[in-house]
Amino acid sequence: MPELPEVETTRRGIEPHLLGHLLTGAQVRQPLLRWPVPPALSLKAPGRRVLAVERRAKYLLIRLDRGTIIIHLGMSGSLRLIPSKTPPGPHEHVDLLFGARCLRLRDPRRFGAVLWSDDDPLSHPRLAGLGPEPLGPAFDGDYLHWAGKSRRVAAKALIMDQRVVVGIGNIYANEALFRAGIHPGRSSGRISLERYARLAEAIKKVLECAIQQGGTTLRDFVREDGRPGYFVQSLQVYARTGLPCLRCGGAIREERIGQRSSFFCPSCQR
DNA sequence: AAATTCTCCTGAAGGC
DNA sequence: TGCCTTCAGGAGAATT
Repeated sequence: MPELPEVETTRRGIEPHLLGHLLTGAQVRQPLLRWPVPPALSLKAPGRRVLAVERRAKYLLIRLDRGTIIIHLGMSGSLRLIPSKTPPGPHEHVDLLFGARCLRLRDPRRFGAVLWSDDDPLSHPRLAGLGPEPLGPAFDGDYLHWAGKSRRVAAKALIMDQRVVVGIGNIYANEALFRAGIHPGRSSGRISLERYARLAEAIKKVLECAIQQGGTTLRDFVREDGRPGYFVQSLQVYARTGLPCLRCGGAIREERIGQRSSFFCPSCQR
């Protein structure tokens, strides 16, 4: 599932191919994604040039000389760069054409989105109100401690709340909590500043490491050239139910916490 | 007000 | 073998 590392991997993959290029067309075969693809995409994007390819949270921002295309990969989305004449396969809903080259969105479960912003994309309703970037300077143990104090939500739910900090989904939440030695179900208000500092560091580490490996491919995610991400080999708890903890050898446990599958070592994580 | 539940969708996995 | 049911998951909306 695309989380921050997968989106950043995609951004880095497509940026050099799009920067400065003219968007020659936008074809929408299936507009019913998480939200309907706005007509503005097809009406306003063609004829514009790409000024920048950025990421905010799990959103990709393709900034044009007028307007910005906003793309979210949902949980099964991926973007490929292919020749424009390539016939579309199943679930390939949207094409952004750049002459002979095409940026194609495939999203079997259609939880993704393609949006349009006329002016500042960061003010778009979907992006306004997002928390700080976990790899940015505003995110540290002090901040997390502040955000979690006097709250009773599970630590895992706290760091997956995009209003608290962005980009962390189920996989990396599990991994970061393991690395920090914090039980995913622990109440947010009952974690010391010191442990929050460890957690913030663990989050940064695990995200940076995953970006270096090109993200995590479980099922659908591929990079712009079709290669998978290799961080799956570095997962220490996610989907390792019953397998030995890499730290103490005990069995990894799986429980549902906050409506999500959670994986943890009951002796290493408190 | 905060926390939980529901919702969208499809492919995979499990049951019989 | 194959059909039917169940479930995961990002994140906004609805509900408690």
